Amino acid sequence: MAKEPNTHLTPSPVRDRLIDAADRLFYSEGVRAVSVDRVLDEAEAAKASLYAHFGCKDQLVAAYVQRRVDVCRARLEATMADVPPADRALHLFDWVVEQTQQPDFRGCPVMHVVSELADARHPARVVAAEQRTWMHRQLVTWARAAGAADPHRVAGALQVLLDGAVAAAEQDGPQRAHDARWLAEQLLSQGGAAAAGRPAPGSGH
Amino acid sequence: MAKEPNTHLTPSPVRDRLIDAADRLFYSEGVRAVSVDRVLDEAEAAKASLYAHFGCKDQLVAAYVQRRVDVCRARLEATMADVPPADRALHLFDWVVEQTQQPDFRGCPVMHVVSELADARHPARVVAAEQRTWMHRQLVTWARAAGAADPHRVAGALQVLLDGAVAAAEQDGPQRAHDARWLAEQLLSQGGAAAAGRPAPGSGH
DNA sequence: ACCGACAGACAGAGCGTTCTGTTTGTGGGC
DNA sequence: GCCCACAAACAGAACGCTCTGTCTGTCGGT
Repeated sequence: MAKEPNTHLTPSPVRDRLIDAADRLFYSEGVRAVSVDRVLDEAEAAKASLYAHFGCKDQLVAAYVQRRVDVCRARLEATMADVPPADRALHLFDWVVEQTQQPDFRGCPVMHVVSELADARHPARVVAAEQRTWMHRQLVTWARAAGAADPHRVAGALQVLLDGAVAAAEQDGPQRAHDARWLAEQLLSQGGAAAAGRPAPGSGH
Repeated sequence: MAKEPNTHLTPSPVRDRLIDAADRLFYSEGVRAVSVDRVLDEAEAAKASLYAHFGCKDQLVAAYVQRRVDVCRARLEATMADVPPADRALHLFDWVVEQTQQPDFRGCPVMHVVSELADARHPARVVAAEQRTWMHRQLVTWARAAGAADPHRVAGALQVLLDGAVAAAEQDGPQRAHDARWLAEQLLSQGGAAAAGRPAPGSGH
């Protein structure tokens, strides 16, 4: 038989199928544009299964965002593992460039969900807000490790660059992500020194 | 979709009322979340009037985006009138800071529409694409006037900063717009000089 | 009389959700 | 092995509601 021990603790395969299908459809067409019937069709699952596992569509959307967030963090951790802490802030933008070059890149799923769901109390938006907080903490840490004079200000600027890189690359192509990386490099090479009104040491010529 | 709107007649007040109502509701709740019935209720107009003027909801959405674009350009021209060309790129971010501080600021309506409507051929997205092209041309012009060594690259970076400022300020507050302005100031004060002598990432794109 | 706006009923489709059954696989007594 | 209970996924009808878009008829101003 070679059957895996499917105890009552491990998630059922149908749940994964549903999230997989939801991920594909929601990301490529939007969460409001895709009906539960289409998700069921794509997942080859029964309606009762969806409602048994998620309760309602909103929770399915939240699960979709949660999985995107989890995958994003895992990939980030993987790509940062061999990078010295001081270089991680800049390396983030190398990673973003890479992401925007994927053929199925269509912008930031979290941002799209925020745009589509105006109510900030929606379960999917709660997940999105947590992800944003997490990312900002990462940026502060990396900015400090890179020697930024004012890590919080630099992290704020990096956040702007990150959001802008993904949003602009969605419209104009991966070149915008390169532009963002280039500017991030300038920002980090000076340690954000220009903020205090003093020119970066040794920058004169 | 794609019906012919009423063109050869003088604009009726009911048309303005409809766009006004659509503007308020679409911007604050999203175009897919608001039904035509709610627009009619808000506008105190009849359904027949809406379909006589716009043909279908998609065209109403396009008209909403078009009006946002027109107002945006008019305000930009007004605020730039007294600013020397060399200072306009940076002044853009002063203006963005101001916009993000408005109590009803809720992000970029054009970006929201792009997020909500996955089909790039949607009439509203055509308007959005035109606006994006126009804005990029402005950025190139202003970057050149500011003395940028590579106006196209600097304009690309400014585009990223602009998109990022609005998107990040929507989530985190106007501080992100300040962060963007600060970084834009650094970028422009150096004329994008840091690019010289350094192999630009992705320059072969 | 005509034109534009009005109010509102209407059709047809689609939506999220609940419900009723049926099928399938698993595992424990006998 | 065999039977039965049980859980879970299956198929799909049905419900109540909302959606876009059409259509009918009325009213007021020119």
